[in-house]
Parts: sequence; C-alpha cells; structure tokens
Amino acid sequence: MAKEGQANQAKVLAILRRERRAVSAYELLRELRGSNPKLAPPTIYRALAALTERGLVHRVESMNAFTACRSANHGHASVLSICDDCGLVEESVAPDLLEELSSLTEKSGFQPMRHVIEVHGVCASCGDAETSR
Amino acid sequence: MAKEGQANQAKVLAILRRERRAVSAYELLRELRGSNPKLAPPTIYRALAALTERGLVHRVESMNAFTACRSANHGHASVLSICDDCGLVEESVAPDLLEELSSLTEKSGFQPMRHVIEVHGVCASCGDAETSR
DNA sequence: CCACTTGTGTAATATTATAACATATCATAT
DNA sequence: ATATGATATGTTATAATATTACACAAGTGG
Repeated sequence: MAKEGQANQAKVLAILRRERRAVSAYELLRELRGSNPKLAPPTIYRALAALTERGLVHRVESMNAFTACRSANHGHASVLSICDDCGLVEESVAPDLLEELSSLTEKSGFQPMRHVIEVHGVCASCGDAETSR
Repeated sequence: MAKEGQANQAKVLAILRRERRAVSAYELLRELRGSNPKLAPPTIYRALAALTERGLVHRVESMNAFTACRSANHGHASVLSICDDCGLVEESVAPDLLEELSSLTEKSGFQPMRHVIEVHGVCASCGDAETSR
C-alpha cells in the first residue's frame, strides 16, 4: 500500500501546476475521483501536506486553497498576488521584504517562523480589460 | 427587527476586545447563545462582515478566525503576529513595508487592493518560558 | 395606505478539514 | 523465510467553517 501516497502527490502536483489559479482541496478531490472514485479527503490533505512540506505547493491562506510553487528555489517564503477577478495567482520572491518583516515582529521579542504574505487585487490582464470598457 | 444587527455587532466586538487571541465565528456563536439561544451563523457572519468593513475587526486568514483591531487608526493594513503556542495575536503597523509590498506587486501590472500579512511564530512570553526550561 | 427597499431571522445546506481506527507495506532481525 | 514492529495509506465518520435562499419586519417616500 505504501506507494499510493507518492502517486497521489504526483497527481495533485500535476493538477496544481496545470492551473494558474488556486485550487481547493475538494476541487482536487473531484478531479482525481475521475480515475479513483473511492478517493477520500484525508488522502488529498495528506498529499497537500507533504507537498507543502517540501515547498512544492503553497497554501493560499486567504482562500483556503492551494497553488503550485513556481519560483526557482523552493523553501523560501513567497509573496502571492491574487487576482480577485480571474483567480490568477502570481508568486514573487522578496528576501529584503521578509527580512524587514522579521525585524519588525522581532522588536517585541516575537520569534517569526512562518510568513504569510498575500495581496489581493486585480491582475494586469483584468485591469486592462476593465479600463478599456 | 432592524436594530438587532447593531446590538449583535456590539456584542461581538466586546468579546473580541476582551480576548487577546483570535476567536472563531463559532466560538462567538457559542458564547452569544448564552444570552440568545436561537442565534444562527449568518447573524455572526454579518456582524463580523460589518465590523471588518469598518476596520474594527481583522480576519486572521491563516486561522479562519477574527481579532479586534488594536491599533490607534483603523483602516490601514496591519501586520499580525500570531503565537502558535498561546494564540496571542499582536498587531503592528508598517506603512513603509506596505509601500514596498505594493511596489513589488505592481511591477507586473498588478493593482493591489488588500494586503494580508500574518507572521506565525512564538511570542516573547512563550519564548522565555521555552528557553528557561 | 401602499409599494418598495433594506435589514434581520431562520432553516437548510455547502464547503473545508480532521479524528479515529483498520489495513497494508516495508525494513530488520532472527 | 518469517515474525515483528514501525510507518504509510485507506476508510468511515464527523467536526468546523461559511453561505444560500427565503421569510418576515421595519422604516421611507410616494
């Protein structure tokens, strides 16, 4: 039984890489049930946990959804830009910003471990569509 | 019927101000049911939406929970430090950081509207307790 | 007074996530 | 090879979070 998990991870990752938007755990579940009708939520959540652990997938906290990591080096915190029109998620890396954020929170003696930085707004393409109306 | 809403908002805000940690909608619901057993989820969520709109309450996205705004001037984005040990939520303001974050995301033509900045870690008090063991 | 808009209550349900336990697989020692 | 224990996975059930849809009440302007 002990190889299915990895296969599940691969399938989940493939879907997330294909989509440029955030995908919910249950969307993944519905899609993967096409090939395996008995698939259950814990399986998906385990795959997502493993992928997140390895830095291959980011959880989009403000959407309760997930997106593939698209930056070259995994394992650093990232900035996610989320288009509220079309759902597009873009990732940027900003070590300086993270450093400042850490300094800020450390002022009060806080020890930062995990940074969540998400920006909601309108992507370039949707913004263009808007102004040209 | 049209004054209850405001009363509900006040009650919700009072609880959130009393707690220094994030409180979930259903915790609020349970507590308020003490005085009004028929209270239903939409009532709580409406109160939270109104309070959030007015900047009196922040949603803690990474916890699906809520916390009272404790900074002097409401209406600006804030940085939330969340202690994963004791649950304490602290708020800092960092206009410069927000500015940089906006600039960063704007590089690709993105128009930022709402910033979510949450830092998980260990608060000063829990960190002290840890090292003194 | 009536029509209308808006806010609120209520019931039902959708969505997201985890707990608890059963079962299978693998590694290791014997 | 087989027994044994550790770990990964499957399965069932349920908990926790959030919203939809509609009914009803209250104020507003005609």
